[in-house]
Amino acid sequence: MDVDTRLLRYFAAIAEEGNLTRAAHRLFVSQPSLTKQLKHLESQLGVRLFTRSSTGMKLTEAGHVLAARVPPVLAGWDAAVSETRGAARVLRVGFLSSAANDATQDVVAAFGKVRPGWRVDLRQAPWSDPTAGLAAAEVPVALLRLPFPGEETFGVRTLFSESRCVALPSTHRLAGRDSVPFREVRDEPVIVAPALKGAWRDHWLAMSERDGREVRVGAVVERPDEFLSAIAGGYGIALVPSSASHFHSRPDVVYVPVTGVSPSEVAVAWLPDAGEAAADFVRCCLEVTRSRRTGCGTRWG
Amino acid sequence: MDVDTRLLRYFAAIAEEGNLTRAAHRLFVSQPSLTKQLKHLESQLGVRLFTRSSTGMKLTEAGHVLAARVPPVLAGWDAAVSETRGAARVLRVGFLSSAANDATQDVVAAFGKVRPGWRVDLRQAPWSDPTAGLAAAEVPVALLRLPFPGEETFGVRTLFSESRCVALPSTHRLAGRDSVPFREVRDEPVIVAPALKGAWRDHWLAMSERDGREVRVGAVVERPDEFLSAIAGGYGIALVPSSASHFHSRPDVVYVPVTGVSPSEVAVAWLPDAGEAAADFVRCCLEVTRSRRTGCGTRWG
DNA sequence: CGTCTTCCTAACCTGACGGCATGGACGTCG
DNA sequence: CGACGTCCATGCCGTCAGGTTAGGAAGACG
Repeated sequence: MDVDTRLLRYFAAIAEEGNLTRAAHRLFVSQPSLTKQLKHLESQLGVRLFTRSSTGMKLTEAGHVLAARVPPVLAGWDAAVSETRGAARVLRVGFLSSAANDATQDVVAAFGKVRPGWRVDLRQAPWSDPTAGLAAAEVPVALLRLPFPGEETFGVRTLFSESRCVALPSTHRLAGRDSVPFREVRDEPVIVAPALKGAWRDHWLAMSERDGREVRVGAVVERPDEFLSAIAGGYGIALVPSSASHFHSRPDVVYVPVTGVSPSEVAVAWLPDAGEAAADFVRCCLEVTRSRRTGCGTRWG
Repeated sequence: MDVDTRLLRYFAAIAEEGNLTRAAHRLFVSQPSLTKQLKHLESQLGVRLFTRSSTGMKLTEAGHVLAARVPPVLAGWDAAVSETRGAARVLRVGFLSSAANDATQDVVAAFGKVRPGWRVDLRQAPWSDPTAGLAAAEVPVALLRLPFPGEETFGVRTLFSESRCVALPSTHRLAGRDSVPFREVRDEPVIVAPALKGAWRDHWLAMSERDGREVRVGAVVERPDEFLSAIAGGYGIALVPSSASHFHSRPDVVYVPVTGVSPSEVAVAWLPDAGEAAADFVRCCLEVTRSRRTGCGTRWG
């Protein structure tokens, strides 16, 4: 019988949580989707795995059997993937476009010295995935920004902090300022990405600085160019890392440093069972950024 | 990293065959589909698994590693499924509508005596699947007709043979006959199902009796009612098991016994690792049919 | 040098999956 | 005892992945 291994991870999560809603939240999917997936699994097996009630889900006898057998299967598969990648001497590294920069090549070079013969396969993650492929285990290690959903389940090391700016249309009343306190812009509509959820959303909308005020959404965008156009068009503003002013400069968009919001952190994160090569890569990240910080004073971003 | 286990079986088949086309044939999918799936797997892994050439596919080093790890993973999953179903004391049995009949309930009753507390979950297979769910391992055991695709890879026991008829519109020139030699109808257009392929196709079109003559397809139908309408409408004729005359009788369709074609066999088939309960079911099938044949003379179908 | 084999690509279609909005059952609390 | 909260199920819809057929390039072979 064939199933997607994702479905097995869903089942394992539901079994652990004993609660569909909670499991859905943990897996970053909607609860109806989990309901459907689980029914699908049960129907394929022809076996009821949980008894449902308004107080939660409880494993049936057969469910217990499956719950005991699934984790080793998943572990076996994950190990197979990791060994295969190791045999190819390829380290795949996910990154958010906003988290990689000119230091990245130094990290790759350092890794090349530690692991001669290996190739680093840098994969830019789509905007919609703040985990840069880590959550789906498409990559064993990634360069990304904190906070991100599922942060607790991975190894994480912060590389450096970076202040934040507000992106404004060049015609905006605050466009000429050297710096702006966040409260002066917190009532403006904001541009958001569809995937902005949970702690990730709270961070980039600076929810903690809004005193519970409603967020007005000016536009929802999928890609960076849409994002910039939305800003330029006056549909709203957005918080971005300072380095965005380098990588996304446009005449009709200005970036003004913002005070009163926490800085954004760039980090390297890895899967629990990422393997030795990934650990080496993490070490290289830490060494390169330390020498940059303490050395010639060059700043990332 | 998440994949459908079907993809792993595809990979294993390609690795064994060393040839996409042959593997596609064995898996009953088209070769382009395999190409795409394999590329998908490689891209998810970020690793090239085969070197391609016009002479076939050859595993890379990394491919060998994966090929060694995948079978245990699949075996683990299959065992988990089988144990889970066993724990639920449910035996799921697939059947073709044309292969089950009034003896089936006797088999189920006999099984109930051998395995008290167990439930038999009879699942009618869609017309498009001559393996009745066996090939996809949706069921561990099935009642079906020989030949069927992939027959060699399963356990098979023939239960009984049944002569074949030709289904004709009641207005057909041969509709009144008591019996018809196959060569008298072999030039008529035939009604076929989309899934008619390979040996299954050869059997139901009686290819071996056509002396290499082209088959004219009168219509392609998805479901039994369409099939009957196509016959009644004069779009073509078709070979069917004699028992169809009971289960699909219609005033505008007649069934005439055909000579010169091999009989159709009803069989029980099971997965190699189907388990004890399935083995018991097979035994019950054999006992019930033997007693029916040698006993009171009642005929199946 | 044609022919066959083998794999890749393109275009199209269908079915499955995920999300949102909503409904129904059950337990809890004022 | 009624209102509310929690939890799971269902219906609808848009998107995407997987399948199929058709067509093409590259190498092996007689």
